[in-house]
Amino acid sequence: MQPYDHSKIEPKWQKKWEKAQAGKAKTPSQKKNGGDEQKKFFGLIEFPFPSGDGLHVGHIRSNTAMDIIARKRRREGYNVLYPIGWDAFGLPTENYAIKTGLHPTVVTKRNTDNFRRQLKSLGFSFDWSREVDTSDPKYYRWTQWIFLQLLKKGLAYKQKMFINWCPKDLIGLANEEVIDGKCERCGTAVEKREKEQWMLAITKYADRLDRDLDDVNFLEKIKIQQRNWIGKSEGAEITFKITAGDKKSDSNVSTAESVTVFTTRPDTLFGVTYIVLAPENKLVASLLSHTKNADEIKKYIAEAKIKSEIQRTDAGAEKTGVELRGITATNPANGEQVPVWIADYVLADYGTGAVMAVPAHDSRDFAFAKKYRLPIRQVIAPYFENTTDLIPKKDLPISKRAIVHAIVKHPSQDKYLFISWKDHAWNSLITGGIENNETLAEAGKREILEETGYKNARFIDTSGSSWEIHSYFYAEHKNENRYMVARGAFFQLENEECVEITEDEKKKHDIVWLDAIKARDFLTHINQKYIWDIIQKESAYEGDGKLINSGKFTGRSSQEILKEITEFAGGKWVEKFKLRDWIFSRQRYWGEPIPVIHCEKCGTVPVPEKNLPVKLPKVKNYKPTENGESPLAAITKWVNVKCPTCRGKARRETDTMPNWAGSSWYYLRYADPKNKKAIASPEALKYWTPVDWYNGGMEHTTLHLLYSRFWHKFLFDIGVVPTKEPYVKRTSHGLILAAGGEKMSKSKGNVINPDATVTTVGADSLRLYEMFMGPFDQHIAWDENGIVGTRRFIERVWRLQEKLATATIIATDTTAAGTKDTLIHKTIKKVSEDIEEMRFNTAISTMMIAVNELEKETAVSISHYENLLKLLAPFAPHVTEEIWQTTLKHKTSIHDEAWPSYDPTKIADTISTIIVQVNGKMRASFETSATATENEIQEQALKLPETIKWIGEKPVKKIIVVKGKVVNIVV
RNA sequence: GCCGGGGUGGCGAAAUUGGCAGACGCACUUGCCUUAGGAGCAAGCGGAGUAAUCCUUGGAGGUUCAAGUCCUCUCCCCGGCACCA
Repeated sequence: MQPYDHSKIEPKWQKKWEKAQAGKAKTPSQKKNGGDEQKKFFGLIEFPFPSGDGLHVGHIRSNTAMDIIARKRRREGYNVLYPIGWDAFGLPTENYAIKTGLHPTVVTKRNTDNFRRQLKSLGFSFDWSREVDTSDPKYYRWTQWIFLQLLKKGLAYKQKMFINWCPKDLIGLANEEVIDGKCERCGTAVEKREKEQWMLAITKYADRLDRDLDDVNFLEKIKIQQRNWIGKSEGAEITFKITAGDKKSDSNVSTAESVTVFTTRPDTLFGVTYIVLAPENKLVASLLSHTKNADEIKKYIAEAKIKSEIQRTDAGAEKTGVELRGITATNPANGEQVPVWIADYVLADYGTGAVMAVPAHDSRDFAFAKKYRLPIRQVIAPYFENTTDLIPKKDLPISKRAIVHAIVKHPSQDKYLFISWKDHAWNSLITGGIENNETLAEAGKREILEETGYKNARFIDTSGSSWEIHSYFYAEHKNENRYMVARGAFFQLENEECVEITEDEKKKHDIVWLDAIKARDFLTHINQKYIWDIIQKESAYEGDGKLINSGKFTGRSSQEILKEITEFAGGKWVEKFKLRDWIFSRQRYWGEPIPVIHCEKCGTVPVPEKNLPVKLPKVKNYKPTENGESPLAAITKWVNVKCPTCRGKARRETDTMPNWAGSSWYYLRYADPKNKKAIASPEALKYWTPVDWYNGGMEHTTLHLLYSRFWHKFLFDIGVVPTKEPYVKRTSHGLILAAGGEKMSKSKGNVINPDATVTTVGADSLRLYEMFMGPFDQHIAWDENGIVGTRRFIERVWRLQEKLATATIIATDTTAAGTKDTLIHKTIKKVSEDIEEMRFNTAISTMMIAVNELEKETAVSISHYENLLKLLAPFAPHVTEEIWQTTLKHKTSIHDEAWPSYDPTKIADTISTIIVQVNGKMRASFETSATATENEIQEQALKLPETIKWIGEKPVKKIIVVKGKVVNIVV
């Protein structure tokens, strides 16, 4: 037998597979004449950006994962589409072109060639006949076409607005591309610049993008992150009429103006003490003439404009604002006149750009009101504050084992003690804490608590001295599903029962009985957060409760009257989203030209579809300009065109699309990549879409993944695609970090070059290692040493061939098969299941165990070995193929073999190992028939010498027998 | 602050969902084989202890015959969002 030599095996099979077009998906029509269409599987990975750095080991991780799934699906009889392409437009290529003077097309060609070579060296089963390239005019023709459709439907529009401007990259950024006020790519602080920009109205799809997440099989964390980003919230729009002081008569006159606010808490309407507008709110200009301090207001607005995005949005920064003196707003609920302010803590582009301020119940309003000494009026009372109607009755059987928690306040300092204890809690509390007039003595001395019968006492703060019981406590009934919370003082207890409280006492005591397990949350959240807050009276109460000081709504519950109070105030119930429209233009060269023409007479005219693509012209200088114009603007020959409508003088749009454009629909092109008449034929789209399984990075959740869902929905609406969602299932992989746990980056010099690894240990070992190194969805640091483990594993699989010694195979086959059948069938089951759950690491360890077991045999059954190879083939396609065809002399590829199935009867153990525990500790084990009854197991367990030893003289109280698993003897 | 995900040997990690904690792999130790070993084989490998035995899944408490797993509190790490009314 030859030693395992990956450098011969891998290129050999790669060539053969390429010749045979092994990964090529069958076109659906080929199968149609036979009757039913073959079931299909469309597996997708995020197509790479062909950077000059070459393939990253992270690409290999996600590509291998989907390669394994694709290979398994093929062998399960699916017609599989596992395509690859290039997300070729983008800044890095352009920057490289600027530096070197090479045309981006040349750079892209070179980089994609390198990527292609690298991907092929890893044996991925891509369908290479369907490569797409977003920078290819034949491709971006359709990107531009989609843009024109968006334009036609009014979803693409131009708007003058403040955009995020990166002064280093000289480019406008979408909100999604700004991280912590900095440019996503270069980390430079982003500035605001007013510019006319192309926008895409993704907000028109906000509701559907949110709602339809219900129908897709995305990882929950992906859904949550998208939902957070879309930021749907329901609330009320309420209009306040504006009244201005008459400058001549000093009396108030109503104006035609009014301000509409958005609030999720209309229940606090009676607590409004002022109104705040965003400085950018258009209403401010028209109100200015009514104000007495117009200059001051203008100054404030000017200052707010200058402030950077970071300063503006820093929640920790002190809030500032200016009152619009001379005008007031009328609260529609109670007719009250409240002052109107402008302040930059109110965002112009969320809700209505105006809020009603309720300082008692909103922490931001609270901070602002404190600073400017605006009134604070409480209108919500926590439920238990005024519930004297709920008091314990005499017959309530409070168990003496009730668990009691209490908050204890220091008499003079702002310090609190939290105690909890059980057993005689009520009695102890009264006698120990009150009747003896013990003030729980010195804080920090838990001995005292224990002496007086308090157990499990615990201090939150152990400094200070002389604590006393303040008031709040909570009791959990031991036997019944009842809980009690009390505030104010302690009520009297005799013989561990509640005694009715007198009317006088009622006023001192706020007690509520809760009949649900939620009482526990009540303690943890209300007791700790609320009580802490309220006792100190230093912040707003943002929870629910009963309304007070609220006219006819007083006494009602805050959650139940939201809509009622909205209606009462003449408001309407609406939905709002945090999502903003997508800033779609970039002032750079290397992107799709936006296909519109600006005519002096006709305005903005779309380029006729027959004239697509609008090709990128050749330029000498790709450099972006300081004035924020695209380098394309300098090419007068290209820019100056005739208007397609009136043939008059016109100019081309010189902005280009962001690189998210081409990637928003590339998966559709895979269905029919060469189509010249449409993005893809309806038949191809009907057969292949939606994508069945899409794996990618979490970092694309709010960018690429959301954008492409938006475009897909739009294409669905105009009848181009047959489904409303592009992806059935979305999973994500964890990043591969450098050895120290840092991100791999060229500047740090810690990038792993996969070429070197493929050369030294081979693609199969690298693939296996990347799948074995840890859970697929978790980030993991690269460990050079780890690869030797998977390399050794492959070598062990290789050496197992020796145990198939030709003459003995037949003779030993049946006997060998008998002993290892269970092992192999269990392995088949586990590996099959693990692949589906992307638990590749445990799938591999299962195969390792199988190999370890087979190595112990003197002769290995061929069928067992073949099954093992079949399971391993998707992970290590080269070595398994080599053994399969060369050693085992099969004429066809192992990758065309049916996926092995397991026999459930062979998995069932005939013998089970029973663990014997004494008092919950493992003391012995024995083997018995899997069908043994509980009595038999118990009998056998009690006979064991170890068991006898550990039971000793002690009487056996109880024996628990779990069939096939455990016996626990309680003594 | 809010929303996610984590915390288990020297390291990467397993744990059939409440039933032998540490599978599998790396590193390490000892031995065999070898001219040699960054090869292979055999044995060992959480901590303490000569041992019997005891301790051990970030920490504290609880439920249970039995807890890494369930409940409560708490600390730390990573990711996302963040003045969104």
